[in-house]
Amino acid sequence: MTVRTRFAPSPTGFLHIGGVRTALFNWLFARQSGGQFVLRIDDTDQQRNVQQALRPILDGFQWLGIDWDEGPSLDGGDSEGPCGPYFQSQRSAIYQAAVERLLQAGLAYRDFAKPEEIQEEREVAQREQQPFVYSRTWAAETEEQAEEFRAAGRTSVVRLKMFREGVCEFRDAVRGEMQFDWKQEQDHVIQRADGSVLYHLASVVDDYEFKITHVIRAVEHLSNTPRQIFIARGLGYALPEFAHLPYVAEPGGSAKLSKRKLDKYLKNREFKQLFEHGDAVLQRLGRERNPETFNPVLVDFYQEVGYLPTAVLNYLLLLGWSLDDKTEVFSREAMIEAFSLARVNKSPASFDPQKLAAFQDREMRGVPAKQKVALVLPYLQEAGWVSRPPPCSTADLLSRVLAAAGDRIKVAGDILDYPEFFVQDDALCYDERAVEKRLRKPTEAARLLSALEVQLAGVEPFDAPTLDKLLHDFVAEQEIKIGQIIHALRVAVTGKPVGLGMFETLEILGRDSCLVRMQHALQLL
RNA sequence: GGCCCCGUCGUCUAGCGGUCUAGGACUCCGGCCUUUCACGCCGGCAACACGGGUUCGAGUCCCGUCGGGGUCACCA
Repeated sequence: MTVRTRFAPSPTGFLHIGGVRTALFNWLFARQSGGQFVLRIDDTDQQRNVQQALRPILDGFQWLGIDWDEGPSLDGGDSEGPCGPYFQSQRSAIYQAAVERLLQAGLAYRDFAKPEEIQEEREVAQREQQPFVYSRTWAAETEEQAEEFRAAGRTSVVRLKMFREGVCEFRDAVRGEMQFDWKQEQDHVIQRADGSVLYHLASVVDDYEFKITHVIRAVEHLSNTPRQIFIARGLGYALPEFAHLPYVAEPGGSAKLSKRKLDKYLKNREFKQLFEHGDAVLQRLGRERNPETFNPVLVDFYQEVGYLPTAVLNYLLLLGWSLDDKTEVFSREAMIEAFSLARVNKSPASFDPQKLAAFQDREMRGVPAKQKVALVLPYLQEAGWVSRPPPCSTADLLSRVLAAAGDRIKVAGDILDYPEFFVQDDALCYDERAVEKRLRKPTEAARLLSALEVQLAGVEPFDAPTLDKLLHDFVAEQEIKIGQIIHALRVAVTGKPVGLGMFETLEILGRDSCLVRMQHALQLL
């Protein structure tokens, strides 16, 4: 039997980081055993814009390299695969048949209660501190009864006729043997009066129809499992294996990570740093921040500011799973090879922005120079610092800047921290505080800069080693400390107090730019 | 509140009765390197929630307490 797993996003427009982790585990498990990973769209409750709401989710998966064998097409349109359609909204006939069978088997009944009647019973139970058990007062046992209710103007939903004694036992690949009392289960509604069907029914039917062998999902579904087993058994289905993953917890806390609590997380120092780093990239781009999606709880965030998908994946992999006591770097292939459900943790893991950053750092260091150029280019273009298509000089300039930058570029968008290499000399911005501190305040700065300028004009070749030597000779000659000239020089040619290595910077800018900029800086004084 | 789950450094984790005076990683704190920044290098702080058992021996097994969380829809 070939392994088949699934991820069933509901088209909300958001791809939650916890959801990605669930999808990742499903994907890994399928890939590892040469099975299939299916994407099914849970849109039983959605009405409009499914395609549009699906787009960011599919985009996210594509960006991360989590590919699906069956499911909607890349643009969120019609589904592809032998078990389709993969949109639940298009599968009503199949669900209807399942509901009929449950009804016929006496495992479900038509209930003609009004919502407020149910509500009342529920409140009574609550007041008496008892679990709510529906009286089945309005349950139609026969067609005659149903007619009576209908004649009285009532409409019906279909409810499961749950067992009221005994236990439901099943094995969970992460948690071991599970037991739930049937009597805790309510007579869940599986079909509404309008004929639309509810999640649990659809989910169980589809898992069967899609031949899903392993249901790997968030632990929130653990307590839903008995009712799903009830449905599956009632329909004569063989049960899939279950694996309930712990949820991803909020930074520094133990509650479930939620995209709606951004304001709260922003009070966490590390999380705030993560957010502001991304925000800085956006500001440099001049791009409007979409408050709905620009949120580190959603993958859009990482894609937008230039994280590496492999870093995000590797970090997520280790959130609730580990191979051993030391291995933590996994390539895509290595994670597929190493993953196992048995080593998934039972307890929730909290989202740690700093650890994510560490993975991103490490991953970024491993990116080959050429690829890094490609990573960074779109940001420069969007900022308007490089034209489209890029002039042929760009690749060379970029690889030199990138080489000099080393690991200062943490995410692709960080390239925007170095406008000095991309703007025209006369368009360079000077940091006012830096000018004050390094040029105006030290009385000798202007004199030293002028003297150095003369030497720079004549030095050959204009490259980092030569400039390094020149500057050190200059320092000896002037009997100053190197700090007295180098900071002033940096501000003069880059406009900023911090930057890449001084000599590499000079070399990349080239003699002409350096001299023009020094001139300009001297005029500021 | 009912039911269920979880509980090792701040965080992610290793640990499946003795090799644990508890290991690794991130963070943090010192120091080195250094023209800034970012790296790098060296060193350091830091945990078995608590209480009872079982056992020659418990982080590891059992029970209880406490703590945290999930779930209780005509949402998914």
